[in-house]
Amino acid sequence: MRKYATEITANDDGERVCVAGWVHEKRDLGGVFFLVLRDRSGLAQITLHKHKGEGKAEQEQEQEQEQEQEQGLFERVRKVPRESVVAVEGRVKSERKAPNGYEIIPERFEVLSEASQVLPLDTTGKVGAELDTRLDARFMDLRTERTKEIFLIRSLVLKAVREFLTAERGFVEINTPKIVSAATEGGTALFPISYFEREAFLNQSPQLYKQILMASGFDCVYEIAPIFRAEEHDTTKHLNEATSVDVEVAFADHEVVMKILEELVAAVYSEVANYPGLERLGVSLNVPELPFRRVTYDEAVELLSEAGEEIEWGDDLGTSAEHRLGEQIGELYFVTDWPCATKPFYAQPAAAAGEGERICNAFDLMHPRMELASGSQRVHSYELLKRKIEEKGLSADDFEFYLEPFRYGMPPHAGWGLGVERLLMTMLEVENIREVVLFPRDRRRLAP
RNA sequence: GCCCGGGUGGUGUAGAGGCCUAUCAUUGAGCCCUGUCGAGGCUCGGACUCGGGUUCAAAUCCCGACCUGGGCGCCA
Repeated sequence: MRKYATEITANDDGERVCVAGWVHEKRDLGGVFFLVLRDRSGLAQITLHKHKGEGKAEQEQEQEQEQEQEQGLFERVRKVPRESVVAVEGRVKSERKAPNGYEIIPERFEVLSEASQVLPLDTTGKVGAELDTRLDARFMDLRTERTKEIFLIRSLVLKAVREFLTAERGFVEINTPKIVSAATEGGTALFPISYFEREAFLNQSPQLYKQILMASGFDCVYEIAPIFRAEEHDTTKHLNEATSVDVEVAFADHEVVMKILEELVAAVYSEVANYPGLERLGVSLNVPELPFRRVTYDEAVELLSEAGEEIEWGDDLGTSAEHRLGEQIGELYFVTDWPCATKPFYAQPAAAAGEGERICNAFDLMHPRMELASGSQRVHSYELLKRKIEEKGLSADDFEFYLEPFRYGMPPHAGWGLGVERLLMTMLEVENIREVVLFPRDRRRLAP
């Protein structure tokens, strides 16, 4: 029965165990040889002793044979290339000098898959490698402790999101199409694809579909799925394929969904903060306090002006403005009450404004380093929505499939989209977004 | 898309006209060593992205291509 390295302890002294994994390191001291085996859980030391074969004449035949076998084992273990996959069966020996307080004295040693040499990168962390080299050999990069932990935490984050939304809040998890017809929210560039005799596109966000589902009576829906952007941006915080947590809630306004968002983020933070592997990344995580600070767009413009960064009212906040604000605020915060012009057609204009449609009920969730999420209360009036689509220079005809549900009973609703990679990278203090995606897709990279 | 950097053994680097049949570490092959945990010691192998040009002489300077790091724009 195979056991994981960390399942075995010094208390298992004398037990017969089987472990399997990769040859992490070898240390040859001549008479004694250590093989460090790595599996999903951690490391286990396999120890072999070389017997000085000065076969005494009196020694029994059997004993000599046994020794010969052991010598063969010693040589086979000594010769196995690093990062080969091996299975080891042997006896546990309690040993204070060994890393986990125990070592395994092998009786059977099987090479399941021999690794070629020289390795494309070092898995022990002695010699670093550039991100590009690591991504080219991602399979091996994932064997390093740091990279492995990042993706275990990514899995933990997704689990925490699902638990929060499904178990605690009763959300319905949905799946919407990633292959779509031309009509989208506009703005970003799309990837065209060939769809039989027609042209189609990869979806930039589930926005329109999750809104359509507001007409279903499901009330609260969410989707965790890839989004595609054909922008030729080439930065440490952009990808052409990213993962978004998208939420939409019926009978709710922007205030309601902002509360859900901040509570979700805090829940994810506390889940990750309790994860033991976090220490191995050298990150200490502070769970943010609720509620997050709210800064109106007007206040943000003023704060920026005080900091010497002049922003024209109505402009979006650029990268340097984002950084400047982040420095001043220093924690997670919302920017609210955005000018309508900076937001998509589906953002609900603020009702009480009395100045036409100047401000909308939209918000961005900001980390001091970058934007994490954006959302709004949505327009649910068919007439207004149609008008706003046209005002953005888009054709209402292209949006027929989207507009129809608004004519047959559409509740007021609100929602947001949260970038999973950005949440992760800011939480884990990772510099490059590519580090938190197994196989990132960017301007240049299409493989692996 | 714009603006700056950079491409040297498998990996990470030093070298900035001649000192370079190119430094160091790690890895690989081999040898010595009975308690390592970044083991240690010795021997050996392995590289200047490609194509043009300047020069007596180019890893080093110039041009182009390709690849790549960062900042900004756009965006989540």
